[in-house]
Amino acid sequence: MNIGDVAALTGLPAKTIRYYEDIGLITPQRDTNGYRRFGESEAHKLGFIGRARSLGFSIEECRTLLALYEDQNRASADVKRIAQGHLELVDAKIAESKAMRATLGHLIDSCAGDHRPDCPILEDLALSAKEGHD
Amino acid sequence: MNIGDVAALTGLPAKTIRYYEDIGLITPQRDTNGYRRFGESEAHKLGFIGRARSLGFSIEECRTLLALYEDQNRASADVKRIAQGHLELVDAKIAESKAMRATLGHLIDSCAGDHRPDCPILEDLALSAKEGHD
DNA sequence: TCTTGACCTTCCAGTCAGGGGAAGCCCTAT
DNA sequence: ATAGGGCTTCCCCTGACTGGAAGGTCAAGA
Repeated sequence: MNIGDVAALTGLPAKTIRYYEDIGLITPQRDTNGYRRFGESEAHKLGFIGRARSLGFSIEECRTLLALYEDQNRASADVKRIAQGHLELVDAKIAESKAMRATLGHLIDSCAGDHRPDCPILEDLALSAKEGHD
Repeated sequence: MNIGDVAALTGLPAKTIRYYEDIGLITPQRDTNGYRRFGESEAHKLGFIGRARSLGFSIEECRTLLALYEDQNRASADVKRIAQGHLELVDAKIAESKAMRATLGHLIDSCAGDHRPDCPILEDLALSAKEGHD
């Protein structure tokens, strides 16, 4: 398989796959013409990485997860710990986003959105940090 | 006010303030010794930017919001449109994060987290995309 | 056989929003 | 006079790619 085939197979852009080779996540063979040659195993790894990335794991977490995946002597506790650490991060981000969303929602509701210049959104940004919202 | 004072006042790191000058968000005066000199107006702008950033607005959105803030002939509709666009983005991110969170939560729950190698998390990453989760 | 076009290669630069740190000036207190 | 802290510019680093240029390779069609 050439890079285009494995890109189509995994849904990852060819550029991304080259990048993953660059940083040592994968090490595809090379044909005599210099083209990367991907076998089952490399394609499988790329799928693994793609799915881990889509769950929000960082590249370094993906690297660790991949190593654990290939380590027959792993302890599932190690995998679980990584996943839990990531989960906490996701939860923190959700909480932060929700707080922003709430403030934004209130501000938007309070803004007339017409041709006049008066705007509670700008007023809040301008002199905030005194009275609490909500 | 020197940069350190306005940094303490606004809570923004001095590096960030210099960066904001670099990209033209603010244009502080200079003392004869080359130090940046911040007046009321610049400090106020920095507070504005800091609060807008904390609501997740991008730098470019901050630039536009700041311009609207200083335009006495603005229409609040313009402000509202920007805020609504940003709100949609935040909502999309929350939705995506929640989906990741749900999958992660299920996977973590199903993993024993002990010394044995068997791990549903790795199994899912390895051969996912066939059976639906949940 | 030649050419066209799709595919592949490397390398360089840019994204976003700053952060780290070096080298060197300035100001104040002791 | 000297020590320290603050200020300046400058350049590189981050994560995870993405875009584009310049050029090699391959299969199909005229």
